Amino acid sequence: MQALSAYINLIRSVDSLTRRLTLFTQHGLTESQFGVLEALLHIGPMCQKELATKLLKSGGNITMVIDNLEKQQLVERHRDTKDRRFITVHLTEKGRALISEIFPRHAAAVATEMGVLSADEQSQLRNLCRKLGKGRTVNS
Amino acid sequence: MQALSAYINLIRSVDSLTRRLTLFTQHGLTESQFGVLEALLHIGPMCQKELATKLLKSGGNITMVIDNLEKQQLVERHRDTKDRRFITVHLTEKGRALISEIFPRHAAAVATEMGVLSADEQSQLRNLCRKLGKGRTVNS
DNA sequence: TTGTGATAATTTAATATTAAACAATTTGAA
DNA sequence: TTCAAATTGTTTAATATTAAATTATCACAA
Repeated sequence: MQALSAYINLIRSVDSLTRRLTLFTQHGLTESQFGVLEALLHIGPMCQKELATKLLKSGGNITMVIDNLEKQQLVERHRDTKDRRFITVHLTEKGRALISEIFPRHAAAVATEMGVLSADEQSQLRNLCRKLGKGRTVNS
Repeated sequence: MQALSAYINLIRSVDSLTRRLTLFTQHGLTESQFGVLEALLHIGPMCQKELATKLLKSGGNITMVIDNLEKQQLVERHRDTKDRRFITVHLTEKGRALISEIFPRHAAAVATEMGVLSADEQSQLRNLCRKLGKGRTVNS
């Protein structure tokens, strides 16, 4: 079946890439921890709920990931003074230094991996994945 | 950066699809458990090492997944009599009945999801992902 | 003002996942 | 034959992940 074959290749390719793109593990970070640090670097301080939404993870999960980043002194929790339900997560100096150094090298590794495709092919892939990710709209 | 954009859309699309394709959860199966049952159905009984290789998981992980499938009486472990290091994992009647019923419906759901792409687009996607998964060959 | 419902974060229980250490078993070479 | 190396599966420790229950806080309507 054609659809199944395309699907399997899609899943496998992401598995393979993920297995090869593990620069952050050499710095003691997990994939989720890397994702949190990267979001904080590029978007700025944010509350845990927002992190969960951006990273497509559950709230309980984010609590644990932040716990572990806090243990390594890479982020800090700041209770919001206006609305005490919110906790804003900040990068520490150490955290900023680390992710600032790692991210560009990670991006370069991604570019290298994607380099087996031409610019045109990369653009095709992006558009196909975009369509696929969006899924069937309610009215269609 | 183009490569990064294509990469992000690739990862996100798989995340989205995975989040939507959760038929097996309604039957008390996790994704890994579903993967094991499907491999046993379509390839036949096999040892744990082989399952780990096929599913791209660690050996320790397979031990636990099989443990949980065994608790539900969906698979059985048979110690190989010739080489006692091997344990062959079999589907039980119950396991075979379950995966035989679920898999076709799962495949149909995959086909529906992939259906936002034309046959041509699906074929393109498969080829792009294949190239990407293979990665840069040693001599090139 | 009070209390009811909504929201943010945490905890809990279960499973997943890996790497590393370990046990059992086999194989092959000295 | 015997012992060292290789292989299979298990265990352990750490982190991840979710769903569901819980806690703390806030907003707003009566």
